Amino acid sequence: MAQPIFSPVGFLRGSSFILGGSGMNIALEKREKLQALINEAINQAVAGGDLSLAEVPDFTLEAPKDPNHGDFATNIALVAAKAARKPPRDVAAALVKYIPVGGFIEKVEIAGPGFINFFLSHEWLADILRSIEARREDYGSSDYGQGEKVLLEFVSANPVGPLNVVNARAAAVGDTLARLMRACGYTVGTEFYVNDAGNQADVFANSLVARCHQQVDPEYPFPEEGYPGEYVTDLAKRLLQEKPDFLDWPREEQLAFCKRWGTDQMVEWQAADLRTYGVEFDVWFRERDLHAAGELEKVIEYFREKGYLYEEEGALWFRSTDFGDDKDRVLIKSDGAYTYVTADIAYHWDKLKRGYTKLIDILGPDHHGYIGRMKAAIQALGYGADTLEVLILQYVALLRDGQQVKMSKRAGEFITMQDLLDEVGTDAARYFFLMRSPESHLDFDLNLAVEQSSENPVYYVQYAHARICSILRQAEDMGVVVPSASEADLSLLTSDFEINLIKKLGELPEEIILATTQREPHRIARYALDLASIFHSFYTHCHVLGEDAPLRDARLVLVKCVQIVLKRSLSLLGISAPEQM
RNA sequence: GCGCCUGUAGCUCAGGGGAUAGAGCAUCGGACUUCUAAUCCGAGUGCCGCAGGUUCGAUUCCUGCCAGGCGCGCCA
Repeated sequence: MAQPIFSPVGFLRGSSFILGGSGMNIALEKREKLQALINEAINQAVAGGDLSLAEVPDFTLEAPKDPNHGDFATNIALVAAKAARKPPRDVAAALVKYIPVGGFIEKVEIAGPGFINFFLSHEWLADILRSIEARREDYGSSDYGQGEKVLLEFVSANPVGPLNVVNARAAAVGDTLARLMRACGYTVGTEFYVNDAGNQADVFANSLVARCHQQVDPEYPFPEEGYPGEYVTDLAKRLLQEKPDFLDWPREEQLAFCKRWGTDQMVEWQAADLRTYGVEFDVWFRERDLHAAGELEKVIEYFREKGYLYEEEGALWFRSTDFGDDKDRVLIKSDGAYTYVTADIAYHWDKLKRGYTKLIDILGPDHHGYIGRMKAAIQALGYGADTLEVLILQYVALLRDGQQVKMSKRAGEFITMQDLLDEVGTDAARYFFLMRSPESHLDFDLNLAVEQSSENPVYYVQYAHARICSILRQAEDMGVVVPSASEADLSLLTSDFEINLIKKLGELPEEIILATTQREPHRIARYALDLASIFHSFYTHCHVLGEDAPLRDARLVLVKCVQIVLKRSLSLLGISAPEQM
């Protein structure tokens, strides 16, 4: 008979990192132990002749939705039934026979079609609280990423105007993803790529020059495709104050100055807006620096050596179809100018040369055609296609009074990121952008976001935190000290309200890893909401202060842990955790 | 035509190869001499877009179709 092949379970395949020390990560640690017990049971069942199994199929071991189904459940018997030529429940019985009850396992059950449900002893709940107390604001962090160097590029709006609401969504998602990845032990760089060398920058410079002239000559022609926004005129006025003789300059100098100075002003403006939004970039990368350093030429040179280029109709083409793109791309136009693709290739090459092993670009929905060409370029540069990962966000529709807010650039009806923040505030804006999965279209209800009531999820979560702070303040006033987890008798926490709360606290580490690896920051928003909900329920039904000292102390420990975890969750989302509301 | 995203309760959305499909809002009814009622408790709601396929099992995976949104430049 073939030896059973042990198969680790679930998304954390072979994840021995979890056991990096005692109290590191309780829920995951318990699961690993259970997994080992199951594997051992399979071994013994096979050896004892209770089970005939050539190979162990992949199975799951997870916390069931329904608490009646225990703390963990596995489907091993269902998936192995066919190979074992036995009904699932019989397979389960053969395995359960070899699973020792005792220690942290209180009870093992066979249920439903053949699930094996594990009920853990109360001690493991206490372990969760002890773990939170030990790790404090670091609870939930891991070394899952093992120092892998990741570069996250997001927003990267053109430096020709204010940021819009999709930029705001990208900023929230990118920033939170960066926080999550850091929590998972990745080395993360965040970058905003500034397109300050392309056509749009020229058009912008033209617009700015025209507005300057219009200050003294209202008849001065404004470029047809120019940027009509009021901010360009404001900028022109400021420019004339700084450079009173500007209008006398040769036109070439005016344009060159406006392109540089004007885009610099826009970058500063965008950066300031993002800062109030809680988003700071490690690097603002200038496209013009690539041009100045001759990096685009180096791309051309390298591709030419490799034979990836050809000329047609006066333009220089990159044969990107050799690397899976759906059409070839022009790198140098027939007028001799580089396309944006060339600069983007140079930029991504630069990232790679800086030692990043994973490049993640978060882009708007209008850029999905970009994926194929950049993956082609990455491969042409000698890296694997998977080195680059592109996240495409979907559109944001703003709703006011149930109606979609119409936006038109031409008509000047345009809600900027800053307008949005002025209206709803940073916390609400970030939460609303982070509560949906990134690839979903998002309806942003402006009325709801400003509402300071129970209907607004962000206040709901923050209120839970504020309530805890209030309890702790009053405890302090009463001279009651929150004991350490080892001092309190945690076995007194026996109600469903308390147990549900502790179990939820135990889920954070796994949620962080899932949110990170799946690139789904909205999982944390949901987690925070769930935790707050369970806490509010606990709060209503279980008093803390005023109970007998032993129970009061145990609950103080619990409440303190909830505070830590709520604050951590909010902080990952970039949302404040107020102590009073 | 090709590509991307979406289709789950009246609305906005989670979830997801398995054990009765979830939450908030809206609707209705309860709970403040007690740590903040921005809270809690209770009540109803579903051909999980349609049709095939894979599977012991599909709302989940695959294919096709339908519907909505968006993209397919020598613009960025």
